[in-house]
Amino acid sequence: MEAEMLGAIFTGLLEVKPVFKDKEVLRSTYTPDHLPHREDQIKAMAYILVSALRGETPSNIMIYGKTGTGKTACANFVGRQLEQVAAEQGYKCSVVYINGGIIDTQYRIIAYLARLFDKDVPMTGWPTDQVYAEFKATIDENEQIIIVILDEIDRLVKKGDEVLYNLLRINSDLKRAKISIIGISNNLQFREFLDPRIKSSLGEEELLFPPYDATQLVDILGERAEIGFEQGVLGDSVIPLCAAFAANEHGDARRALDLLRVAGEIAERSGKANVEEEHVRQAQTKIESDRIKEILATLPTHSKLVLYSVMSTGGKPHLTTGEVYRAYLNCCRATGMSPLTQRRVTDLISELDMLGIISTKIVNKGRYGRTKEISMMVPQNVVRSIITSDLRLKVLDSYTQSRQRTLGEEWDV
DNA sequence: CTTCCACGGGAACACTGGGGTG
DNA sequence: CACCCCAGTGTTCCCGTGGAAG
Repeated sequence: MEAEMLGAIFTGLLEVKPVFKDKEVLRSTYTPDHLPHREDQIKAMAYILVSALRGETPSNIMIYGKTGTGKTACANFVGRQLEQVAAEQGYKCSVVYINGGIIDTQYRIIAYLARLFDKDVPMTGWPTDQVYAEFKATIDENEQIIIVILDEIDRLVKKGDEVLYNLLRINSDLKRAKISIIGISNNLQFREFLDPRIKSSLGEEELLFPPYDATQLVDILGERAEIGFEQGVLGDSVIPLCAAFAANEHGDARRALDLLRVAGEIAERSGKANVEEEHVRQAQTKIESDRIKEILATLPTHSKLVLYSVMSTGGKPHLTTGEVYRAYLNCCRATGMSPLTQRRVTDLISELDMLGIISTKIVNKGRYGRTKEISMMVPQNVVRSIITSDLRLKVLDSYTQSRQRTLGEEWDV
């Protein structure tokens, strides 16, 4: 009896006609077998990389383009094909993908590479030179070509371009193996920051991935929807609307896919058999608010405190750093945390700005110095609820309330 | 021309989690 | 075991700099 009832909650759900056939295809991490509107770039890459199939080292490639323009997908796609053909022809050629946003230090990259070629290297502890030496020795045992795809290379370089420099000149130390690099950058001004030596060698070949326009996005979504959704569940205007939203934001295919997938999820959860325009609109707001909640929840404690301080000063639109810092000191006292220096807090403020949670503008107020004007970019209630759900910061809740009671009294520093 | 506030670069330091060596 | 080396991260300390109000 009870088991039946328990079963019933699932059978009830199973009776709802599924919306998705294969949700994986609708994720932006999935590499499809066909990439519409990127034929030119793929051909260009193939043309450069084909020398690997003749046993020569291909030129290094730099790929530029904003997020969601298919850079990663194309590079992986071409890489996979190259590996396959090389294997058929009896060449040893491996394509390695590294995301510079995740593996982001010199040591970790080389250690990761070494481990891929079955060389045991500890996570930490060794001098970097030693890891280099071991890695070089290992790969040089075989005649082979290694192509390293370095995604988000701009993030990597921010922490020092030594890695790139070392990787680029590694070939001169190698007898049998050769390494060639495909760098992928979201930032079009990336090359300006580079050391000229690196620039010339890394940018032997450059490819530009322009943003997709709305009609191209429709094609992309169409192909994926074909595999990802059950037949006939998508309303006619769903795909064009997703495409239009994403096209408005620099033609981001990742965004378009997210919209489509989340719209599907929303429809499914509300028990609808079809996905309609309204679900896309809901998806649009859901994605944005999820993103912000996620960012807020994972903020380090002191960043949360700084953000709270910005908010607690009463939503004045043009706060200065000094005011925020004073409020921050009070918050620290209320929570019993030891405060950071103002220097550090300005950095935290800049980080919050970068994340789009607050917006800042540097202004010169003449006689009254130079500062940042700071204002909130997200609703206060969201911030308050998430920040006070952090155990260590719970006291702030009652703190602001008591502060409001005594509003008007000066805050002592 | 001076003055003011904080920006933001850079060096130095502390600390962590992991080596290897005697 | 003790001891020192290494990379990496977060922080503090120091300081030159900007530019309009006064």
